[in-house]
Amino acid sequence: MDREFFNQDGINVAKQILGKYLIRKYEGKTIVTKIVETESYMGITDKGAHVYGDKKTERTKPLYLEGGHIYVYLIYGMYYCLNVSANNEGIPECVLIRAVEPITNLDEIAFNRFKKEYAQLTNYQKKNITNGPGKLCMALNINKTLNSKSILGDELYISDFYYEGDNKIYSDSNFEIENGKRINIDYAQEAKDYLWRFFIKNNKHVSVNKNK
DNA sequence: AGTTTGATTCTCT
DNA sequence: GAGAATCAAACTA
Repeated sequence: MDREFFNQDGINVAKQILGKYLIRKYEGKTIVTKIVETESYMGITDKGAHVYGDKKTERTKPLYLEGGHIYVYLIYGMYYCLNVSANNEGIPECVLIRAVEPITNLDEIAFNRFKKEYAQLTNYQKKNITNGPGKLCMALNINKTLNSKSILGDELYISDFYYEGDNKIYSDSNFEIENGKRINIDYAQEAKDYLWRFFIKNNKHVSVNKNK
């Protein structure tokens, strides 16, 4: 995906990165996953957003950058959440990536999550390996060192394709998008009912399978 | 300087 | 389905 793609508004970006590959490279390792669930946070008028009321603080600075910047924050003292800024500079919209599906290097993902090889995981662990915003950050070794960096770089990026050896494998868009209310923003008054969560219908790796 | 609060996950029950 | 874990940042003053 290019800069222009992320300069769209947050709802379009959230829908359009579904089915695309989220690719992480570090220490010579490469992990490919597919994005299956996202949420839009629509800037200073969105009561669910960190920047509601134009709250530009040290934490939220990356959101004010041009679309395509990484915003990583710590939640509940323990878990990281990954966002990508959307829209133009000064318009702090973003997309929270809530769940991905593992595609390659399952052993590395399994080790990051459970300190075991993939084949040794229980079915329960396999099912719950990347189906949540904190889980996928653990799985992909995502932390605050990536904060405010570009999602167009080579450490963490989103693409239409990946290489498996010499094979160039393209994402397919043969799926239906479901939407629903965003998760765990009960404090957001009327904004908690906005249908700004998007996910691939019937995908096994979506975090919450309801759409009310 | 002290208090409150989570865009969550895991472990029970 | 409920409760605990755990802390940076925001908020109160």
